[in-house]
Amino acid sequence: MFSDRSYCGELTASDSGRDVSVSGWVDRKRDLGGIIFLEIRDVSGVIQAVFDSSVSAVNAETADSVRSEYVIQVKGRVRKRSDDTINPNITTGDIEIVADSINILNRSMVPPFSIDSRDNINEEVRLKYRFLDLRRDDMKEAMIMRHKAMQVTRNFLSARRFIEIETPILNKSTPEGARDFLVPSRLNRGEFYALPQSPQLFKQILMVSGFDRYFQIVKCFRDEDLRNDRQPEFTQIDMELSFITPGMIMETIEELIKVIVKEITGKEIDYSFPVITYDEAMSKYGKDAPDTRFGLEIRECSDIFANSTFNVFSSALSTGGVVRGFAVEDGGKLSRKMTDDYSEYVKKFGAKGFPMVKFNDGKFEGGISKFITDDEKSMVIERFGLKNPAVVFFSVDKEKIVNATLAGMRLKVAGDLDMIDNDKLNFLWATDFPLLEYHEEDKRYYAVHHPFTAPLPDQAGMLDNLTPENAVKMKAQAYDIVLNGVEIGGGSIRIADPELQSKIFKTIGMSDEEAKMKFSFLLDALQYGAPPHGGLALGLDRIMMLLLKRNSIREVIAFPKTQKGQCLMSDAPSPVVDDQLSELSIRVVKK
RNA sequence: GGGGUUGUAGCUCAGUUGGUUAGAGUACCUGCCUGUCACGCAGGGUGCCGCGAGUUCGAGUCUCGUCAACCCCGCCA
Repeated sequence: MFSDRSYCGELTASDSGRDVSVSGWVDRKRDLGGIIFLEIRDVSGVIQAVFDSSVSAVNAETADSVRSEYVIQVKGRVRKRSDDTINPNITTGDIEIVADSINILNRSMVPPFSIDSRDNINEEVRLKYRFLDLRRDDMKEAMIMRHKAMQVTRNFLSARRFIEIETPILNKSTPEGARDFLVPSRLNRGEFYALPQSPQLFKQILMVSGFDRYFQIVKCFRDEDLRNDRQPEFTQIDMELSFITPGMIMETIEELIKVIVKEITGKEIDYSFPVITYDEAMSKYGKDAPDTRFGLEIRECSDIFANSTFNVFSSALSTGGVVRGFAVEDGGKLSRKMTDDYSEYVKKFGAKGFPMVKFNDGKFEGGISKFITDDEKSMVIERFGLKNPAVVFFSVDKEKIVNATLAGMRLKVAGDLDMIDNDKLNFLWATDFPLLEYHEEDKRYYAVHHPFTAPLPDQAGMLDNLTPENAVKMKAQAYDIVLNGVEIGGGSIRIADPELQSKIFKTIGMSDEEAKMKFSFLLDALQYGAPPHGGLALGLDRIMMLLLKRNSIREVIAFPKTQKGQCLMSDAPSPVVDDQLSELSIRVVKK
């Protein structure tokens, strides 16, 4: 019955004269009385079928009875349309099917929203009726493009001797990094699996096993709060390689990325990705994943205002804070209201305010200009290279807050002034991340990336006389890949030396016993001939979101969760019956 | 845990200073229509104004609480 099915969107003028059969959904009905047009939609597109009541009253009557989203099968002959009836808006607009028969395969309730992508539908409704939402062109495109990205990735990596190997979803919980999703074990009561935050340990084991190039397109799980680019389950293109340098990995990834970009957008990336160190990224952009599509680079100003009498500056500087800022040649577009709003807006970054001065004709005016001495003014002019009318924004606080504020405000101001070119794809590598981070609260070090990351080769010795002060100087062989200010992947060279590995564990306050309990299998493996190795993982969802210019990761995921982690379609998560709980020896404590 | 935005017809949204019967477009239903293509024309039904309190003679509108979706901080590579 369906073996001779043609795809609606794939019929062309060259099929005219052919008898075809199409099956799909009623996209639109135009009933003119004696003649009825149905647009039939399937995954490939739409095509118009014509029913003439003077040819077949029965068929016309059936066509008249169908409604939106009914599933029908239409057989008929493809015909070129006459010139005056061609519809240039659809790809099959130069042809139509002259129907011989119509068969209603299934009815549909009136859909809660139009399948037409022109309408902006409330996301809540879309998520509840995701099966209908996925019929819309935008979602269909996202799913097909996502498939293509995965396909070229598999082809690319397979051609380079990577082997795709699956790793366990039911895993051992390791409470480092993100919060784990736990899965109770029925066979081992009171014990739990964890869903993998990433296949990190297993892919390293695979290197020891001799699969010198591994990859996997794999779901990862992190029980943390959601954002527009963060879902509790997400997909990584995960890779690990043996006998490798960071440069070799970066080269391979760059090539892969270019293939994906070409496949999805048709664009050639004709530059090699700039490499920027972590320190440079932080000082110029205030974050490790900078958006370089616009300027507004940050400049250090603490030295300029070292002797400032302006209380806001002097008190912050005397208590270990910093003064930094950026200048924007705004062409007078920044209104008083906007800058006023900014000083409120920065509070979400923990800043107390957002001091500014206007620069015009070589002079400062407005804002805090009266607190700035002439000497300071000339230094500011030089530091920011001021020539044209501009506004200089400052942030004054502890370094962390200053960075967050300026990073956030760069983006805000650039957005408000329409300075961001949406067609740009600015990739870059961030390297030389700090290996460790000292937390004052609990007086211990934490691994910035993860504890298996190797330090720079010549820095391993620093572990022996580490202090909270010099710890920041110790860099990791870690690298992040960034697109338009969004981290889309990251990786590192791993520690292959069991001695160095246990030294790192000790440094982050993990005893031998504790390390053994958590990672014994990795530590064991390292002692049986571990090759030097390293790898990287790319966030597929984020890459798709950016390349398809969607404003949320949910737009490229078939069945995403809401910000509270719920699936509005299936209603997960949900309570379970007591029998299930008792089988697992679990009791729910009511809060 | 915290800050913000939004919530009115199936959908998208308007609703003035608190004022009597809550509106538009679209969808839906009925009829007419033989070249439409977001077909057209005529007619019709459509509301827990998110939910709960409060203020008031009177609340879609004001106040408080609450729920949900989204954005952000914290959290998270």
